Amino acid sequence: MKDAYSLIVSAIETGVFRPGDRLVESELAERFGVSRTPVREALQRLETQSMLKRDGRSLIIATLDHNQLAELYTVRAELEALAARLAARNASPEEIRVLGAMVAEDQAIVNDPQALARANRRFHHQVHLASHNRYLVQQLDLVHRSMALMARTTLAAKGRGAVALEEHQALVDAIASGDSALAEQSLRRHISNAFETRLKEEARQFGEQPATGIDNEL
Amino acid sequence: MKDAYSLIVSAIETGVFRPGDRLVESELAERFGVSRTPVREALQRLETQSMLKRDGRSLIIATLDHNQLAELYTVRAELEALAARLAARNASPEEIRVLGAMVAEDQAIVNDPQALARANRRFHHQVHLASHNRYLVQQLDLVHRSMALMARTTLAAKGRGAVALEEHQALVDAIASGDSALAEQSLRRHISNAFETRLKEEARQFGEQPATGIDNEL
DNA sequence: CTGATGCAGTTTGCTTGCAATCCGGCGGCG
DNA sequence: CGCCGCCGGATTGCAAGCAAACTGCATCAG
Repeated sequence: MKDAYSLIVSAIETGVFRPGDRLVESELAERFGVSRTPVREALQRLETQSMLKRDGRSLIIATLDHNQLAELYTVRAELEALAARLAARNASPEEIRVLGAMVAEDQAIVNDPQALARANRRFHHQVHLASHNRYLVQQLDLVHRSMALMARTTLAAKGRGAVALEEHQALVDAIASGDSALAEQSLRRHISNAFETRLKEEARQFGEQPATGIDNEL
Repeated sequence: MKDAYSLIVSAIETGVFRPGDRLVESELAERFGVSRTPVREALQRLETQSMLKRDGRSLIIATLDHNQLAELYTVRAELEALAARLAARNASPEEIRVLGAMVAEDQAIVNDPQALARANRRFHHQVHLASHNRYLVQQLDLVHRSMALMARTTLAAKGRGAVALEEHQALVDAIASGDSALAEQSLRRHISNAFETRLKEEARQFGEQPATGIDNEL
């Protein structure tokens, strides 16, 4: 049995709880078979990571409107760019080989968006680690946790998976060559494309979603 | 009476608890006149902000060694630079006037390092807000909280206060003129000087500190 | 004399129960 | 007819107590 924190996080990540939902301590406690205290602690931790936000006295799952999305991508681009630059300078040969291997392996699952999304998270995390800056790793963790609030992965978009892997490969090559400017440029382009894809997906689905309860209140 | 969280934070910030100290729930509970539950919650929140870290089963106040210091300043420089750039683009005239006023007022306390340190934090926070990016504000909050673990402020160094205010003024001017490149450059120089000052102070005091219990174990 | 083992004290993690607060509906009054 | 205030349920915040885990010490066996 895992702890309340991980249980709640994965419930959010798998979409059991959705942005805007209200989380009631006693409900969660019963659902997970623990008492309210560990649930409370988990909720407060999630609140400080701003996956939850207060609504009056109770907690709801944070929602991302268009502006927040843009702000989040801005911060993410900057931090990831820094990570790429540092990784190009600091990554050890072993780390570089691991990154290369990850890209190669991911070719096999290029048509499974769910698996690819997980692999994608692992890949980026590995890049973060290669920066050898633990604060950067921590901050990027936070950013990615907020990104988990976005329902769909952009990797489900037609053709995006293959392109994303090419971009990953380019990044690994840049890191391997120790060219920090190229690594940064490569990563910025990757993030930028991801954002663009997300905006397109968002636009494509405009109006066709049934009540999600979060952004169609009129 | 404030809540346990703020009480603990200010105890750390004022140096009542020092890096490396072990925090025992029951002690804190008694000291603050509350039960262990709110203390626990506060401690866990501080842990997720990495002001505390686990040492075995219990929590100690996080320490910053030289490497961590460098890593922290690296991340900070990047995020603050982004904030400066965005502030130059997005700050409203009112916000700019407030920033100018803050610098002007701070001239009066240039010789009171404690007050100046507080004013400095307020000033930077105001710059962050002027970026109009709430994720950036949040991330920079985190960075500054980790910086609170450093005992002394660099503003106590001889002459640093006055120079720092000049740098603040330069930043405000750049933001006011809407020149994002200049604002970024100006802020990077400011951070860089602060870091340099800190390293000098650190070097100056090498060997003269009695057992702090954290970095002189032999 | 050294190392292992068990015991006691300390501290954390969790449960349970209680008090305070907030939200919604309902009735009274203007 | 509408607005205000009150009451009941629901939910959070806090407190106290209990069980389990770890630490350090002492004792005993080899």
